[in-house]
Amino acid sequence: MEQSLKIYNTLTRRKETFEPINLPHVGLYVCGPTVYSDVHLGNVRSFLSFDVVYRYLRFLGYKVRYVRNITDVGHLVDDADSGEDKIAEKARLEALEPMEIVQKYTIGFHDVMRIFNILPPSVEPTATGHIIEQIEMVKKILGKGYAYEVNGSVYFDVRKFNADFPYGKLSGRNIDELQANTRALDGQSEKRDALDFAIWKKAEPSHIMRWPSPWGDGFPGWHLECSAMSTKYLGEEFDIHGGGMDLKFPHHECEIAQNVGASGKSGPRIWMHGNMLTVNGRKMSKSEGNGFTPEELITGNHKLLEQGYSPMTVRFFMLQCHYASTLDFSNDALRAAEKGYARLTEAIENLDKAQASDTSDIDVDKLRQSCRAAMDDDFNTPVLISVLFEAAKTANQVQSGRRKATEKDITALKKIFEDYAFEVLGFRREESAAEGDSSLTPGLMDLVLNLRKAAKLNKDFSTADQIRDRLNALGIHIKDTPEGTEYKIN
RNA sequence: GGUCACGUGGCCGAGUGGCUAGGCAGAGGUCUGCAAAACCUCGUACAGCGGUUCGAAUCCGCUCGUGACCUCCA
Repeated sequence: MEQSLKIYNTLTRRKETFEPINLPHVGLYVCGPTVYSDVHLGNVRSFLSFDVVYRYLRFLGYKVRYVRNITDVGHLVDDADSGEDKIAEKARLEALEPMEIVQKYTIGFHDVMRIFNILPPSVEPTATGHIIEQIEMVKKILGKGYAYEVNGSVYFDVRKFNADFPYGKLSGRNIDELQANTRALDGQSEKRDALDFAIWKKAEPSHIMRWPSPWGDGFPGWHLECSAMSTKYLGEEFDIHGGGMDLKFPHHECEIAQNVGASGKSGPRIWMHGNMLTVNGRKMSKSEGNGFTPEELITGNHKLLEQGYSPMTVRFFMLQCHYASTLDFSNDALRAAEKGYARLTEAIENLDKAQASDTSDIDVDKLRQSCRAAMDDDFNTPVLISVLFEAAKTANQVQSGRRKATEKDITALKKIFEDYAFEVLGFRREESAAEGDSSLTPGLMDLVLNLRKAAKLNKDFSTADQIRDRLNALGIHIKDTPEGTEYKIN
């Protein structure tokens, strides 16, 4: 398989030609959600970005094992000494078992993924399901001397590690700068050094989520699960690790340290970081409280939203921006995306009505190559979309008879949309209200449109226009074409 | 304060040394009873100031502005 896929590697800060370690297999790990609250749109963007990565790798013919974890042990709320984690806290607030919280939000997360047509990963491991693997990893790191135990907790020894391997490579930091900028922790830390981080944490008696370990009852540290689970399912060395930009430091940096500390191997060759979704220029985040849930976006039921937008409109909107750039959320941009997406899908539908000719004056191969080139260039979805618009224009020209295409070319053009719009970009034909709503609809529409046709033949245009306007008000748009009147129900 | 990004036409957003992405909005036109849709034509934009170069939105420097990370976060 000869490929020319280039991926921007955050670790080397360069675009690199993608060469899988074990052709035709590709290992892809992406940091998943922490399931203690509803996912918001910013989270969706990240998973969407890697959904397209996954889809394209598969499209290229790779056998991809895509691992995306569920973090169901909450990260600590305050600092390492508080002993309270978010899932435990939420459980207390809602008077539920921690696993009830986890269950509830995991289901919610999966629903959201489905709504946006984000494919499920090949493996979706949970942190609580891999306590043993995490304990084993802690043991290994201890065995190598890169961690120490204090009072039932185990901390990663960053300075010791840094003496042997560079710490901070991914995020471009060096530990002296970090040291200088570490704020003073409240209370006395057990850590020997402020830079150290917990890989196993002792559970206070009140802590609900706890497991026995060689160091007493406790729970795994913040960053350990990804190291343990990526190693388990993808090996000590694998191809790609993805996640949001905000995880680069400290989370991913710690992951690398843990991997190297345990096995001597650093894990992924390529790090990919998706950028943030912003609202009025500010990062959408849980703590800022400026997030939208997918429901709010779809229904438009939010004070910052002027209307609702369909999931595929949102998908299109997000993919019109490169994954590594910040994307600012605005009503104007969403509305523009809605129209653009409608134009694209209509062109695709219109292609079914195109008449084939004996000759062709369209260049389908070139379009296809442009699609490929766009995606090969670090998954450049905005450029791919621009090519799809060219293809849409071509389709419309053929459909309207302005340009000619053979049956073969029409089929090839359809295939481009099939492959790139649906398979790679993951758009999904949205079920129109026409189907399923009522089996009476076609008959009724036939009746109404025939009445209008009769009115038109009688030059009774006011009646004809009234019918059109009234239908419009009901959300039914009609369009007179040489072949007759078409209708579309929103 | 440290580290790192970014600043593109009315809006969103690609590009990153010469070959003027794309979408939305806007103007004119073709078609149509009128619309709608589609198609055709139209915008010479790259924060500011210097520098390098035959040539810079693209490289370098400075200034201004915005943001992210440094603490849980996709």
